[in-house]
Amino acid sequence: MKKVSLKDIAQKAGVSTALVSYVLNGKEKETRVGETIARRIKEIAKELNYHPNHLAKSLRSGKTHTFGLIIADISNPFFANIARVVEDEAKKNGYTVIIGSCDENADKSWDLLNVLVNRQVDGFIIVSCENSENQIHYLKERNIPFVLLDRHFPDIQTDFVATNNYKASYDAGVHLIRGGYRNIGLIAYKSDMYHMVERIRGYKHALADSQIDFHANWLKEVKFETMEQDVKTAIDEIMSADQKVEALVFATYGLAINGLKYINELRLQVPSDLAIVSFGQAEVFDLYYCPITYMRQPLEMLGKTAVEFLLKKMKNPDEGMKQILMEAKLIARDSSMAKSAWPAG
Amino acid sequence: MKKVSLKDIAQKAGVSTALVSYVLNGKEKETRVGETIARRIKEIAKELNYHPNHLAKSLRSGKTHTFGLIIADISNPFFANIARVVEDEAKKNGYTVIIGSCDENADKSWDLLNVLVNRQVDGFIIVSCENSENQIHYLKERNIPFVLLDRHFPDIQTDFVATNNYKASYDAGVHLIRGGYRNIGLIAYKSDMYHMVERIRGYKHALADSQIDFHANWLKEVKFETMEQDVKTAIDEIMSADQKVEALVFATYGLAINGLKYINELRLQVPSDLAIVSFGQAEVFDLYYCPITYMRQPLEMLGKTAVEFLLKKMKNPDEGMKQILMEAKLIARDSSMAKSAWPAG
DNA sequence: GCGTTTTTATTAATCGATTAAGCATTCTCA
DNA sequence: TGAGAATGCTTAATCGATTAATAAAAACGC
Repeated sequence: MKKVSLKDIAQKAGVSTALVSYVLNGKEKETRVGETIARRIKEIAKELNYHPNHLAKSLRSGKTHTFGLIIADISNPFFANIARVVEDEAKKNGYTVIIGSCDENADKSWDLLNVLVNRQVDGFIIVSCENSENQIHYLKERNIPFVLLDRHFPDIQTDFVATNNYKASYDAGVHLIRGGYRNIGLIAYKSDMYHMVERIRGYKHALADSQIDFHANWLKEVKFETMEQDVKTAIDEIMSADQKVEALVFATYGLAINGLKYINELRLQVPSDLAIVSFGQAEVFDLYYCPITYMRQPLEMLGKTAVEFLLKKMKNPDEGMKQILMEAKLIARDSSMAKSAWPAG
Repeated sequence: MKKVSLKDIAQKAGVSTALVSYVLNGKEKETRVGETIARRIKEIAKELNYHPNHLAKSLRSGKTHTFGLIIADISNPFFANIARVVEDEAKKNGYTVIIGSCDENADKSWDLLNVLVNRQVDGFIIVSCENSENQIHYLKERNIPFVLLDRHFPDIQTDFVATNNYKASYDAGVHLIRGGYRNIGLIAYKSDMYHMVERIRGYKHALADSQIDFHANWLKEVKFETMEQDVKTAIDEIMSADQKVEALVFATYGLAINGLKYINELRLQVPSDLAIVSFGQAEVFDLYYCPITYMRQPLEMLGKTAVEFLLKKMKNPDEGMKQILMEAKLIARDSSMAKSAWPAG
């Protein structure tokens, strides 16, 4: 009933634990273990259903073959899916992932980081939240390998894997403009995070490049914590402004969900009353009565590459920084249909 | 840069590691450590930013303060949310959770179980998949504490926390019948799992209790692996049968998503062409043009109770089995609107 | 002052596995 | 035949923390 250890096998075979360890680790050749006894040891191991104690292994080797994945918001299906990709990819490489969500809260993120560091994880993949720069510096100081995913800090030299948010947002804007929309709004988070800044910048540039004057009240920045109410207010304002908006970009999945709910409440028709393009991705976008155009981020590639970078970093910490920006792809659906294609009515 | 251990502190303080251990574990009183040196040790610990090595602690104590959560399908938001609840609740109790998804595959589930057992997790919360009874027996034999969540095996004596699926399904049926629907279909998984069997049983009883003759082609059992295609076929058949169906119950979230997509393709109007009630819960149900009626399971309570049971089990393995069935609540929306309330047209 | 507590701190075994170093044998070949 | 090589296995230190057993020093009693 109690656990079987090397010692138990050694005892039963009448040899030292060293021999058992050598054999079970496939080092019989290098360490010249007798063939007969090697076979016997393997037999006994199987017979006793031996499984090595990873704690002991890890303590000795300093490697846990585990890494931490700290995610800004696991209730966002985009991140949930990324988590899945990361987990699968890690498993393929013999690693276990411990996932934690900090819910966009830097303090929670600190706690998670500490718990995981104390559990001796070998490295981190992190989707950073606002005001968590200190945590990145901490990891750098302690020489703990990590890769930033989806969000990064331009002022800190780190490995990262992210989307080209400027480009994605620019493309979203251009797409709507080409569809004949000119008064275009953007609902984003109020945040200093670079990815959000870039999404706003891309949107503005798209307008500017088409000689559309940007109106300050087309851009609404809402707080994550009070998103539900703020989004309603934002839409109210945006729809009643002097330069009433005819198309709207949601900068994240969460904003889109809340926005679409309210748009339904208001009985606004998409796209005739309001065209929509959103970031994020989820089944909701397919199932909405008017399927939602969205920027598809290369989820699979993002996750896989992050794991790849991390594994490389752990193997060779002194190699140069690996940084990559991937392109998002606009998936055009009815919610942003060109005005010219609108059904009569 | 390298990690700070008890020994480092001991050296700096000029004492043995034992003293340091006592002090940092708050056992200064019982072990009568001198006040002066105790204070000094704490100072040095803080100064060196000491954090204990949990591997070493665990190896010694045999407790990792970690448990495994094996989930049948993490891409199902119902389970994703449960995972979140479990994680939060565990954290409150000082436990870390390692989550794994087996994607309804018993082999994968075995792998996960083994990985986690070898990592010496203290216990398991498991959403079982089909044909994984042997795994449950294995845990029982090895005396590893566990609690089954959401799904259980009536033939195996275990702790479990689940929903009363019979009742939920019965209620769904009755709700539709009261709304004036009589030809009612059910799309479920082809599975021997008890929760699915119960959902089918409840549905049939609801019909029977209202003197509605059950037609075999109202019930479609599809395979998880080929769900997308199977659901389409099922809906085609169900809508063209002799006794064409006018209302449909989806036994899971995944089935609902696929079903609704196809219903959109077919341009069927909900609820006039087809009324809907679904299990599972997600934002999609709110955002659908005709909000979907669903059975709300007590997600929060399920997760919390599972953790509670597990902690109790770990503390006191010999206490009796804890088993609980919780009630789901029908959330009525437009998708199952009573026929009498249909807008004219 | 000498034996007895009380107080305070140390020693060393332990958890389970790894691995460098060392000790016997047996083998090889000049 | 005997020095050196090859073979086969054991010893013991190590990872970092815990803790029972024990020792040393100080305080106390008479």
